[in-house]
Amino acid sequence: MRPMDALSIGQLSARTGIAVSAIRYYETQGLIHPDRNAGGQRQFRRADIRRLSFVRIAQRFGFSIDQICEQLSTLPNARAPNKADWGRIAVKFRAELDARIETLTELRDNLDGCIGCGCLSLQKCKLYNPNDIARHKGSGPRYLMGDKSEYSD
Amino acid sequence: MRPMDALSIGQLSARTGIAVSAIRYYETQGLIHPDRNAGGQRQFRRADIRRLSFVRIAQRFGFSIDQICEQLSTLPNARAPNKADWGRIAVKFRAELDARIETLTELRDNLDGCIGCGCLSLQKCKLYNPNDIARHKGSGPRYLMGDKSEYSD
DNA sequence: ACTTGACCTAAAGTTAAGTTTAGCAATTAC
DNA sequence: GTAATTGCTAAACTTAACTTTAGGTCAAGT
Repeated sequence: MRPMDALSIGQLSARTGIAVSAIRYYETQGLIHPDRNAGGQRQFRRADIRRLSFVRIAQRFGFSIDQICEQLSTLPNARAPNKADWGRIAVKFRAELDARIETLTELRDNLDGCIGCGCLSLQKCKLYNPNDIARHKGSGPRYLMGDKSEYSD
Repeated sequence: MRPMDALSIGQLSARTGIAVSAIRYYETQGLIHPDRNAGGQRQFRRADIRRLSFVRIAQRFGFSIDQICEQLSTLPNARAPNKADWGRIAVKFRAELDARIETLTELRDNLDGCIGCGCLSLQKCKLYNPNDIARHKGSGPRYLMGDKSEYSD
């Protein structure tokens, strides 16, 4: 009695390679909103394959579920998202990525002059600045200071 | 009765900006190995300031405590690490970083041709390959596949 | 009709990296 | 010398992103 074009959770799992338990979890987090059939089982739509693929890719890039959820919430609910819808998301996505890459590169370059030289005197080093490379919250102020002396410690 | 040049945990915390509880935790993880005084209180050495600074910087770069521990284990225990010791670590460190930046950049470039075009057909897309951007374990095989059709989902 | 396999929910467990709490002991300050 | 501070340990709690378990229900094949 499954409408054509609908997928069970097992089928979706097989198509995406994402565990059934993870898919259920994603629903609790609001990443997907499957319908239910008469018996209460989840009915996914083909568009959900794309949605889940996006989730996994975004995770690889280091985004949290909350952040991904925010992005996905800009997709239309009524109709299946089209090329333009996904394109809009990709723009924001790319900007975030660019920023991350830049931060990382900057840090790496500083590294050469800081740890690289063996000084690690973080007071005068640019590395001391905790510019949040996706740090999780709940951890108070994480500032860094080195020692005053040049190499006595 | 504290030997000159020794630091209490509170002093180390003040110098590094790292919470006392975190410093104790780091000891349980083997990142630092303080001595104890007659009363059983921890006695740190000035070199530990540098050690902890390194830990925090490495964390900003996305390394786990275990990975950092591995790096630090190459430092000498007997004498205080010198410039050459830290320099050796910095070399490995930089290599890791370069690799990370490259992966990220590659992914970003693929993004333009994949999500950017709206297709997200991960089967033919290079983005599907989970080249581990520092994924944590304990999560089974995380592979990605998209749909067969071009844009029906 | 009946059995097997896929699904369901709720709750508990897992890992990383710490923080918080509780109940004491050692130091430091006055 | 005594009070206030700082430190100690052990154990429980926290968040993210899931997985595992327990105990039932639904659907599909024969």
